[in-house]
Order: sequence, then structure tokens, then C-alpha cells
Amino acid sequence: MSLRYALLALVRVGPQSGYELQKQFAVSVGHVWHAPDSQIYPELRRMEGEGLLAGEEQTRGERGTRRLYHITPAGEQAFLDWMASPPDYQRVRDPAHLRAAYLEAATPAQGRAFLRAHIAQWEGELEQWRGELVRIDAADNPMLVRRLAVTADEDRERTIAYKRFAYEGLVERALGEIQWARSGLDLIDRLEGAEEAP
Amino acid sequence: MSLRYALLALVRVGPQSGYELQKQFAVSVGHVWHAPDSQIYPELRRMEGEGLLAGEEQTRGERGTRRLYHITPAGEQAFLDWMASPPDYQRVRDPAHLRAAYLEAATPAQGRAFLRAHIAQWEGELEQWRGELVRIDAADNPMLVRRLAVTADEDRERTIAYKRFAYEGLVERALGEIQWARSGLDLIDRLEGAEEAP
DNA sequence: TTGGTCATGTAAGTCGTTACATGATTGG
DNA sequence: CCAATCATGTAACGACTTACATGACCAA
Repeated sequence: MSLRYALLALVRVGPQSGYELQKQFAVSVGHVWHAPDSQIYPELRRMEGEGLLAGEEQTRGERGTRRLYHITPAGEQAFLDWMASPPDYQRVRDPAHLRAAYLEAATPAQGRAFLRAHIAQWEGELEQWRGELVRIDAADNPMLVRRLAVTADEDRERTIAYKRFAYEGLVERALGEIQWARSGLDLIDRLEGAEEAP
Repeated sequence: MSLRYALLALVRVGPQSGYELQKQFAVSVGHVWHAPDSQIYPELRRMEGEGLLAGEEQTRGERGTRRLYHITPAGEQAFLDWMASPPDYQRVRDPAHLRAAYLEAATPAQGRAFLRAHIAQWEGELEQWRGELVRIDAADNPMLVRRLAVTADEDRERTIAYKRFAYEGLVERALGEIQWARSGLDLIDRLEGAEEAP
């Protein structure tokens, strides 16, 4: 149930429409917490109903409208309460390692395909997260720039440092997954004989 | 939807009751894929309905019964098909890194509490997974022993090696998470000043 | 005038969580 | 005889997925 806190983190930097928030999910928080629009719009309505956000109907052109959401004091407090609350961890549920534990039931080719897919998956994530680190350093992330604009001077270093910290952790994790899968490819070579040239 | 494949992996070594499978989840596959009994019993019934398992009603004492599940050829094939299928990855949804990215909104004490909880969480997992490695090496895991008993000699090495491979990956991941959180504690010290003695 | 993007949802279904519910058997 | 453990579920709810649905605005 972190979706609402991800949304609060975004709305905290300034009023936004559902559409803007949904787009931000694709490029900033979304690198850490994915959510589709079909989940975001109803959640914003719920949060408005609970008083965490205030919605403001705006006109757009002749007949178009959009709804700008502002954070309320209750919303700000909910975010701070969440930051102070003990984290909740999901029980482990890891399809990749589950499958890896039974690779003797696969052919060597299937095992290699699986591990290569794992590498490709994490290389994709790695690229996202490294890109985000670059954008943080270049002050090139629009949300971070907006955030820093409303942040007191003495808090800018901290804001940037914690963001770097989060993404560095993700980069390390991705590198670990890739290294693990590579060692799995080596293991298959040792156990089943090296792969024939295609 | 890996639950049924985790169950198939277990039933593949020999007939088991729902209760036994549920217990195995606590000590073997459960280290990789958690599932509560309230999910396991209905899933077994569904799998029986789909012909992946064959259930056999047994009497226990005077009036007690239990249901033994055998894997069917269709079940075996479903497991092998799953091993050969491209893995599916969930979109990223990581509450810990989400929170880490906004730690400037927390007090130093809250930030430290969060990171310490993260360390405690992963030290718990680490202990589980290292324990599992020890049991693999000592041939002390009942499911693995049963598995090896029905495994051809030439396949034993592979069976053990892949299991080690899976758990070694999890151990590395846990170590990475712990290292990350420790570096976060150092970061808080640098940014906010070292913690006062309690 | 047309295609992209702005804008906001609904509906059906799956997976998982938490809590509740019940009763039999067996070993000490 | 009593506690542990064997044994099997149901019910309600919440989070997320996938697919569908609609329409306005704007720039080329």
C-alpha cells in the first residue's frame, strides 16, 4: 500500500493533475514503484475523499477539464507518519530463484535461455537506474528540480544525497543479479559441457 | 502464478498430502516462495480439477481422512513446460527504496530506525538461506533427500549444484541489502552528524 | 483533418492477506 | 485427559493486472 505515499511524495512538490502524476510515474518514482493509470486515478479520488488531497477542477479550452490535486496538511502529515512508521516487508516470492533451484529439470539450452533472460531483464533495470543517477547529478530530472526549488538551501544536499543513495542501492542490486546469472551460465558449462557454437 | 509450480516441484518427488506440502513450504520452497495454507489447499483442489494432480482419499484412525496428491503426467509436463517458458517479471515495486529516496523528510532517528529495520529484515532472510545451504551440503533437507533418492546417480550432482546456485544468489542479495543499509547509516552520520550515545 | 497527447476513468479477474472456523488423532 | 499437531478449509477484503472505453485539445 505504498502507492499513496509515492503519490504524496510527488504532490508534495506542488499541485499536479492525475495525468501529470501518471506521467511522472513513468520517469521518476516509477523507477522504484510502478503503477498504471488505471490505479492512479481512482487512488487520487480516494485520497481526496480521505482528505489527504484537495482536488481543484480546472477548465481546459472550450469543454475540457482537468483536476489539479493539492496536498493538504493531513496529506503532508500522512506522508511524514509513513516515513516514521516501521517498514513492512512482503514475504519472499521469487520466481527466478524458485526456477533456478530446479534447473536440473531443464535442458541446458533452456537453462541458458532462462539465465540470459534474467540478465537482459536486470540490464534493462540497470540502465534505468543508472540513467536516473546521471539525471540526478545533472539536475536534469524535472521533479527533482521542482523539489529543490521549494527546498531550503541547507536541505538540498540531503535531498540529493538520499536520492543518490536509493538509486545506488538499486544499481548494486541489478549488478548482483547479473553477476549471479553469469555464474549460473558458467555452472551450466561446467555441469553440462560448454555450449556448441550456434 | 508460480504457486502451482512450487507445488508441482514438491509433489514431483513423491505423493504428499496438503498438510505435508504446507509444512514443506515453511522449510524448503517456502524460503523462495511463501504461501499460506489458506492458499495451498484450494490451489491443490484446482490443480486436481485441471488434471495436474490426482488426489487419493485416505483414512486416518477412526474417522479422520487426508488427501494424498500424486503428480499426473499432465502435471509433470506442466512443470517441464514452465521450466522452458520465458520467465515473467513483475514491475518494480520496492517500498524500501521508495522510502530511502525521500529520507530527507525523516528525522535522523527515523532514518536510522528504518535502515536498522532493513538490516534486521535481511539478516533474518540471510540466516534462513545460509541455513538452507548448510542443510544442502549436509544432505539434511528431507525434501532434497527424497528428491535424490528418486534421482539417477548422474543427476545428483546437478540437482545439488542448482539448489546451491539458487541459495547462493539469495545470500548474495541479502548481503548486498545489508551493505547498502549500512552505507545509508554512514550517510546519515555524515549528513546529520553522528548519533548521540543513547 | 488527422494524429499525438492530454485527460479520466470502468470492469472483470487474479493473486494474495488476514482472520475465522472446525474437528480428529496421537503421544505423554 | 490434555496439548500438540494433523488435517482442511471458508470468507472478506485489498492490491494489482489487463483490457476496454471515451472524448477533448492542439499543432502540422
